[in-house]
Amino acid sequence: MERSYDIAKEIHDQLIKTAEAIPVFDSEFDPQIRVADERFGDFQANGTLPFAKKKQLNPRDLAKTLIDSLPENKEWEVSIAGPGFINFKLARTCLYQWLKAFSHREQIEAALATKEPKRVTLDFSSPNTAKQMHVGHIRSTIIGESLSRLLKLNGHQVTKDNHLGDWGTQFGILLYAIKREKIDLNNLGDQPIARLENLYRIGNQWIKENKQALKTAREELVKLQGGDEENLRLWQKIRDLSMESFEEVYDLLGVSFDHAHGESFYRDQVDSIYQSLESHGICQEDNGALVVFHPEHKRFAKQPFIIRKSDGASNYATTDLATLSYRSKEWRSEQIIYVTDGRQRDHFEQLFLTSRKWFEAEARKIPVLSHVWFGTILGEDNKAIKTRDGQPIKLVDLLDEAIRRATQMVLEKNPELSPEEIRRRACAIGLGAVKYADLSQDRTLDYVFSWEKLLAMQGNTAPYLQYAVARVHSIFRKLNTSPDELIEKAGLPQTEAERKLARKLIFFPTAIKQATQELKPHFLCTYLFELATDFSSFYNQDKVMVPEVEVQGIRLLLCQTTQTYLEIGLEMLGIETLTEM
RNA sequence: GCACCCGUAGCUCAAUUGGAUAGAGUGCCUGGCUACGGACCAGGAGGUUGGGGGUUCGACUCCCUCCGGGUGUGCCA
Repeated sequence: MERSYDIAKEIHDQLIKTAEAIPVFDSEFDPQIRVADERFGDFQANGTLPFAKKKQLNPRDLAKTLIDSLPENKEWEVSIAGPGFINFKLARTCLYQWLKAFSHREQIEAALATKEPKRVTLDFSSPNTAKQMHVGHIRSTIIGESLSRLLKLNGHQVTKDNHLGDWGTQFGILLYAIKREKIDLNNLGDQPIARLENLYRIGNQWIKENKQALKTAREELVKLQGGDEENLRLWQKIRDLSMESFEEVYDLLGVSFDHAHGESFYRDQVDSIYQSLESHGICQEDNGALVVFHPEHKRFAKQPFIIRKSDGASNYATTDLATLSYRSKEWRSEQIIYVTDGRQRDHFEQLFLTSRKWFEAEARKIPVLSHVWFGTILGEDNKAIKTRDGQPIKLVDLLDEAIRRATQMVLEKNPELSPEEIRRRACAIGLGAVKYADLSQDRTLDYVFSWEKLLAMQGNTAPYLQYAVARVHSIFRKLNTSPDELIEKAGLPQTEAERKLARKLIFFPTAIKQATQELKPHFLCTYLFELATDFSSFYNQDKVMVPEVEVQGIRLLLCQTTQTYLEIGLEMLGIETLTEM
């Protein structure tokens, strides 16, 4: 029989099939296969308990009936425990076959690729132009990139779109300040974005103090939105400068996009949005603004979704509607995922409600809409992060500091390396640490920014995982020959540590599935850390280079498979691996 | 006011969505390279899951209530 990649699913299917032939079971029965506590087995089926409850049956008897009907099987031992759990303990031969069948990348990729690929648009990072990226942007950028990799690994077609904030009210103020100060955008010095940020701050101060200044700034915005050539040219230059500064960060982080349309891309479509929504009676005038209410909703019956401000200008609700429509129409997106701060949850809930009504009215099929929100990075005062002078920590500064600290550690171990090699390793380690620190906790939780937390290199961290990978490479280097031939002669796993590691490896598909379904990379992090831990324990206990070919073979197979999974897993987190550290 | 999120070991976090005796890291204590690399490994101490009540075979998870922290709530994104 061919070894199935997802053993949990294999057990699930087997139980369903068996239950179908037993009269007391019906279609409501869900086996609920879960990874079992190590004390009880490898997988467990919890499903008989809730089913027995619903049918007023004895759960232990029900479980017994079910396992008595299971066909003869050499793959796993089955037993009943406690109130009616069914435990499955995999035979060593089963683990062995699985390892042999799924130790290489191509095998894994083929096994994970879905038969129903979807076109998914991933909207993430999305910084505002004319501003520097600060630590707050790290979450959307890193989570988004990780999700795109996970979705692709599962066989989906992903389009990554950096939805820049490049068309807001801020440009009126900025253009006003640029003109008043007679600034030459081609001559802003080596920190052009910092200059622009400063200009904006000054401009903002002026308009608060002076009514005439406020009026002029508004006029600049109207001129820009009206297509004024001079203002458009300045705006474009600001956008270009901003993109350059973003690219610097994205290069460091290994993040890329297919598009960076930004809000400005949709500026000519806002009128048709108003018309369409008005013609379908979805929106209404209220206090001079065009708004959408949702009477069926407890909160949004009263809290409006403003799609046109009372001064006639569009806002991000308008461009988000246009963007959604565009992605559905032009890219034929079947799902759109937005990765943003949790404070925007109301906005997206309203956007989704409005879009569903709109698409229904136009008889268009609406994509699946997912708001992947994350918690805020806080300062010591438990408020959204700010440094002492009121400016958030710049993202490049965080990344530079991470690289600096990693450089010290690399130098300590290998002072003789070339500067390029030190830099390469320090980037992988330092940036990996930062990414992992963020990705490894549930994204919905806020956390207090701390250098100590983000730059930790011991324990449950990226360097620990990278170290495990480097150790496997080290073993293979010592081997001095391709392991494949030796692996051919592998015997069954024998020792405690071998079995424990093999057992952990078979849970990889479960971890990937969970992280992808929930759009939560931390599930994968937890798994990878456990895998690396079991591997570390294994190579400390069981020497790989031993004369017995069967023993050496299985240990090499375990090393090879562990390496493959750690490398794929880290790649899904956007973290680089090294062959030596 | 209304709505939402959060509260788990000294600290930072998990807990397979209602499953078995709540697990890791860090810090603290003890031990381990003449070994394939010590960013490591083995072990120990550390808990009334904010408090109280309820639902049930079973609750960190669901419901009610109270306490504490945070966010959103009409013209920023």
